[in-house]
Amino acid sequence: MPDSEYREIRKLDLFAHMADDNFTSLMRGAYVQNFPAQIELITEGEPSDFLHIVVSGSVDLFSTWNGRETSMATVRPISTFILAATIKDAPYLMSARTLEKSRIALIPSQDVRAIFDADGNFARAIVTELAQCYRSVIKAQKDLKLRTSLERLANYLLRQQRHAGGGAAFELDFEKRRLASVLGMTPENLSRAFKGLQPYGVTVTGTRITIDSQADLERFARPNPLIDDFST
Amino acid sequence: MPDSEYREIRKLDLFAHMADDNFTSLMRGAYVQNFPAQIELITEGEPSDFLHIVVSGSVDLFSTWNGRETSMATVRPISTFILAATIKDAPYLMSARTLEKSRIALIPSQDVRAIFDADGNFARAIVTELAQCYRSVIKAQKDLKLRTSLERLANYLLRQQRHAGGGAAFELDFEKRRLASVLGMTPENLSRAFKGLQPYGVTVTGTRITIDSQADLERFARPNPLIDDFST
DNA sequence: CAAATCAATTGATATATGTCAACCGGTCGG
DNA sequence: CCGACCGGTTGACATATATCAATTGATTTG
Repeated sequence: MPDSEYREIRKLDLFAHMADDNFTSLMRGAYVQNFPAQIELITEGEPSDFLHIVVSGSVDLFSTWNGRETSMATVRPISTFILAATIKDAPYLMSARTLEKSRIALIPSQDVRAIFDADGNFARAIVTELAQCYRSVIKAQKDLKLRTSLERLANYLLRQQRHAGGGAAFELDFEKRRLASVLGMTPENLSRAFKGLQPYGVTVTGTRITIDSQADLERFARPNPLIDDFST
Repeated sequence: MPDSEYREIRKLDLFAHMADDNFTSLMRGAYVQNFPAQIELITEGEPSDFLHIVVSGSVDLFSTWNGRETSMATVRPISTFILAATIKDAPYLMSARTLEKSRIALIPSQDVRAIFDADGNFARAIVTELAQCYRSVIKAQKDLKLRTSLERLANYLLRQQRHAGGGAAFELDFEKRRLASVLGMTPENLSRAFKGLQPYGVTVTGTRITIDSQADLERFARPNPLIDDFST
């Protein structure tokens, strides 16, 4: 592993405060690999042999049932995924595929579990990370159960806008078909939903979104920190 | 706190393997209280001062937004809730109310966080519990996004049946209006969904469900361990 | 360059789900 | 006992969302 990546991973919340030699021994068993786009990294149901870290690129977490498929989340650098499966030594609940050319670090799950027992700071970081993940899913579930698709889209746009710096115009960071799946609707419906937000001052040009009337959109979307804030 | 309850809480996975004196000091700051039915124990958005443990009775976790409300989960003895908020020292994402007369133990959140740092076994138990909670929500989300309401009901019945021992007849363990909310539908629709399952051999008499044709229902429901098994 | 893709969009239509109002059949309290 | 209440059910209807088919526009590829 290149030294720059080693240090970058070390800076992750999950690893930042653990003892040097514990981190070193974690990384000894780890390896980093480049993957092209659209490669299935893991498949739901398989045993969780490795904790994955997205070093560069992006990864789609998705699930299937009965011939249907849905996007659950997108993982961007630098963060981990399938931490819960690793901790519990249980099968993956989601599959993962690269969305673009990506660099992924893999740490053997058993090493993670072993170091967890040996390093209190690491343990604390894992708990914090897991609690964060849990709360994110709860928020997603509230979003799904309490809002219509139009409201979900409106709030998504507001979140994305904030994430992009808060300006009136910004770019969608993935293709619309995936956005539709993440928001729990069909691509056709997403198209119509964008039109449905025009009266609230939203204009769409390709992947570029402009919010002409922030107040109108917010009045419609009614964003709520207990659903829409990533930080809390 | 009565000695019998003290020992019962001690047996919880979360506390079973921690050092005696750590458990004792956790319990020193804790108190147990009886609540009547329909009492709101916590409200979403409030700071998470206490880890809650349901000793007896049952508790509904629910969320609201823009005048709408949805049931997220039901907590039954003996387990904890709002562990993630306690760990992160973040506001509750869900509200909680007693469904019936209930006995609840409250442990100051700061004590939980302090003992976490001091007791490795406790830390490990918390991580396992959190990972379990996380995976449960992921399963719930897959259920919501990948299945129609009829399919959700069918699979819920199969889960409930198994939970009740596996016999052809069993009881619903809460009122239908709440079941509807948990399954993400209206009470009216739940009524119709029960009728929609009649062709697959499901008969309903009040809260009593009979599955006349296990194979038919399973063929329709297509239960999947990665969504419907609580254990994995 | 032309053919072939493929994502996105649009219109027509079907299905699923929610809403509203009425009704039924218990239970509870006066 | 009776009336009020409440959860559940039913029917009629409205809305939301999905599906199917066709078109567009951009991009890729031979």
